[in-house]
Amino acid sequence: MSSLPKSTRKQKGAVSFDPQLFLATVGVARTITQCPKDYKIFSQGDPAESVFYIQQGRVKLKVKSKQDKEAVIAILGAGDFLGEACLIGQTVCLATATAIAPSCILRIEKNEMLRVLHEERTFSDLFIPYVLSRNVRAQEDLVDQLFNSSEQRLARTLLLLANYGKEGTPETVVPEINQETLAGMVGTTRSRVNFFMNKFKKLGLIDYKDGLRVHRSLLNIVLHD
Amino acid sequence: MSSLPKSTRKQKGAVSFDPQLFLATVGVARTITQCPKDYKIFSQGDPAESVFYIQQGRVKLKVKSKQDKEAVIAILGAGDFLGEACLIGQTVCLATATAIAPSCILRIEKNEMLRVLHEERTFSDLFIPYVLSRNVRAQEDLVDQLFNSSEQRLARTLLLLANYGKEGTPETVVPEINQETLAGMVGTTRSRVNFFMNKFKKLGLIDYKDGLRVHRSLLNIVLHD
DNA sequence: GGCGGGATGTTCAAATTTGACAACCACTCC
DNA sequence: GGAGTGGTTGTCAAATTTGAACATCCCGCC
Repeated sequence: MSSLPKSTRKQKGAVSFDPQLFLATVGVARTITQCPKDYKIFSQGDPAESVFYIQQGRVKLKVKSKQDKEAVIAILGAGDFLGEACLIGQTVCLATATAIAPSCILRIEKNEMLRVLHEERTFSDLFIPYVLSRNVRAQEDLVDQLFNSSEQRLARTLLLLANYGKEGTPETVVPEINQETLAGMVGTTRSRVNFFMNKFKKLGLIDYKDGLRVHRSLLNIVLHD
Repeated sequence: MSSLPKSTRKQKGAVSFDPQLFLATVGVARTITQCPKDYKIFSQGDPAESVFYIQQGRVKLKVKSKQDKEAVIAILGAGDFLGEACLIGQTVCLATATAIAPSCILRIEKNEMLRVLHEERTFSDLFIPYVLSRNVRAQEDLVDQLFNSSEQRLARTLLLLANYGKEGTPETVVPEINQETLAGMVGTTRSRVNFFMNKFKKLGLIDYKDGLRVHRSLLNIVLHD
């Protein structure tokens, strides 16, 4: 029930608009930033004054705890918003947003965003479903965390990273990523990730023929009752 | 950073409208249900065709896993919506909603809700911040789960159940609840809950003078670095 | 070649979960 | 009253997972 294989974090189809056309159709004042991999969009603790929109690329949302533990709470892509919480009075950023691929990010001032949401129905009609879909994603993530083992979550994460089951031919290549980061995404320790990666390799569920590749049989781990 | 003491699940102040007045001000067709404790509003797996609004009372959102593990993913109260996911094409309910106190629940048909969101700006202007605040809550819950120990989460849950720090005199009475349910809310096992409850009792952080009462010193557990 | 420095493999004690079972209570039925 | 029943709480051992080391490998660079 939880974490179905197709209900990826990207929620294919849940939001039905073309992200690329989205902002172009309405009069929204925005600043465009073309940024490289590893560019930091905002940091946890920064004053929160703008909403960001990913027109192109991929962004990692990371949270650091008081004890300096780190967790990656989301990987967002084209069509996603960042930092919407400032719209409801959140004054500091709760996470750090870093581009993990060359990206094109639009920045929209909080007040401009509020104005457009209020005035442009075409905009709010698209924004509401978007935010609702983020909600569903978040709930799925929580349920995933509560119910599934770290082994299952790792398998799911690898499949998601490989865009497995996206439209077109299913990808199998996982973008370069280290075990430390994987552990942060899965919500477990690096040594556990290491253990399972070796296990998956032995079982032939993943291999390293030029880069990390996952096999569809990894789904069996995710789905394991 | 995560799970600050004041940032309760109720997000005091994040949504700035009077829930009671909210729906009365706009022309929304709705069905009103006055229901007792333990009334089931919808069940996981049911077709999702309506949005619900809690005008009065308290509702528990519970998810059951394939292995029949259960988790309480939210306790919602007056002013909260339920089942909004149907608005973005979710066709089945992902959770079970049960009143845990006598409640007054409004039901709004999916299409009516979509119509009103589209046509009534006063409505969507209030709904957007609401959904955003739910998002923040969900993110906090995930981070709480990732970073905090089950002991801290139990302490936090007890304080939340007691409405600790709500406007007016801080309550200290926890509504009747068994350890099993607590375990589901905290995301741990009943035996762990049992262990910590006994520990808290020994430490004088809680007591059982007519019903379960929490002391403000429980906060020290939550805040413990 | 040799020297960092990051990433990966490995280990182990401590903490946590899992899955029992026994004790206890409240309530009912005989 | 007393036996039976169902639900809750106290307790425990085994299995799993975490946290925190340490050893090793790999690769670019001087």
